[in-house]
Amino acid sequence: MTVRTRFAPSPTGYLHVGGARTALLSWLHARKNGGEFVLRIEDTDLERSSQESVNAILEGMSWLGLEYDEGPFYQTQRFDRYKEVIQDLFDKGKAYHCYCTKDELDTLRAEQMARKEKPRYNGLCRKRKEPRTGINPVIRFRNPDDGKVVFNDLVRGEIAFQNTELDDLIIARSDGSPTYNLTVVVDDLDMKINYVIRGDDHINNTPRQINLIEAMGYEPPYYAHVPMILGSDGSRLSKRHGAVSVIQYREDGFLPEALLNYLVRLGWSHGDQEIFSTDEMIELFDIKDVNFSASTFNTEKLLWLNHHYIMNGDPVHVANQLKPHLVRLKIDPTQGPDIIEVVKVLRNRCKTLVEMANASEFFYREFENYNEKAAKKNLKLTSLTPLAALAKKFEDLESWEPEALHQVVNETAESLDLKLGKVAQPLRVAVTGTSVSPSIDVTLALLGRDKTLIRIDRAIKKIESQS
RNA sequence: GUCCCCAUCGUCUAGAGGCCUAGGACACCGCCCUUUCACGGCGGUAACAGGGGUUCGAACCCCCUUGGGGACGCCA
Repeated sequence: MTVRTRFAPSPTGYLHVGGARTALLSWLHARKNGGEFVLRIEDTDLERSSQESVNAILEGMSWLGLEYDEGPFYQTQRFDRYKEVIQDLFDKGKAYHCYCTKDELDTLRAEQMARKEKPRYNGLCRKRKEPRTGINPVIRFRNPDDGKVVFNDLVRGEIAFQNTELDDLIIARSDGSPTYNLTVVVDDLDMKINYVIRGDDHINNTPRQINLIEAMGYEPPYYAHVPMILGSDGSRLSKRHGAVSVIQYREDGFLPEALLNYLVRLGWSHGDQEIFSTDEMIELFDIKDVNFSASTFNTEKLLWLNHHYIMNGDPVHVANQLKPHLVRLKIDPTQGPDIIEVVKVLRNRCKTLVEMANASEFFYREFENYNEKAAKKNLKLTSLTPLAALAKKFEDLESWEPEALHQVVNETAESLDLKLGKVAQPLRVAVTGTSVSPSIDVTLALLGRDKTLIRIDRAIKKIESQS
């Protein structure tokens, strides 16, 4: 039978990294087994769902390359189907009207809590014969009273719940709209999802859903509950822990392959291997190898992976990913060297594309100010002689290549009897505005002769003006 | 509170009874390389939550304790 998995987010916000990881594992399981991956938007909560969120989720998935084979399906477009199932359950006596008011339920809950019991509906309306006037009833599923629900979770093994722990859950609200546990079950059945891979916060919903499925006369799918991602303080990862939106990581200069690699290694491993291409993930992944315990999100390691992919990725690809960040800084890439060449000289020293965009700025336009500390240390009277000497040699240097430039710097230091640092550093500050840059020879080679001479001149004038 | 789940360095993890003096990676700290910052190389600090069993032998199996997380909605 074809493996079919799904990702079923509710569009009440951005795609966050926890959701992205669940989606990734579900996607991997489908790809690994030559199956199909379905995207379903669970938008039955009209109040909180928005098209904006749907778009953000689609954008995030597309950026990560988690392409789906079917969907997106929208639950709001399937209300007729849910009503049909609810009616059927009702007709068969497996569901009933409940006229209890919210206030009554609140007091019931409060009483149960006070008695240190687990709050659950007491089934009062199971026996009710007559409707209560003035109240639109909800419909509740008649959960089995005894026995237990056992399922074999693909990552955790056997999990069992006593039916006495469960209560009669609401499957239709008083306005007739269906609720989560019903819609999931109906959709997974209709969409022939046979592997439900989701966060382990859903473990508690599983026995209820299995009971519903059985009441409808079907077999439950396989379940795999994957551990959640925690924030640095050990609680469920959320906004207060920092960036959690997938798109935010794109904005912050991360490569999608880095995020994907980070996410797959959270709770899953293959020996000591740290770096996985998408193809390797698909080849090596097995849902049974996913760990049981929750793991803590660690930005440092993500940064390391991002750096790895920036450093070792195809410079053309990295350059393409860098472009939007240049645009954001209003840098015009036609006003300087080829971006690909800039990537090649900067990739060792940038952990994010944002850093890289910032570091590349001086190639494309005149910097506004010198870094204060750098200028104070390197642009002083004693720097005048070496800078002037360099400018003179650069003017009629035949080859504007790293080797020749390197030689000029060395010779200048030698002839003036200065340490290399006394020559190279002032030069670096003069052309880049800072004391940090790639090797001075490749920097100059990329920058070009004209900009180099103009900037040395500018530095000399600055030194003269302050003395 | 009740139920469910979980438990190896600070973090991600390897480990499926003897291969463990517990391995790797991130981070951190040294040293080397170096005209800056990086990259790279070498080295270091650092963990089986506690207690009982089972066994010739336990990080690994069982039980209890403790700790953490999740669920308990006319949210999903």
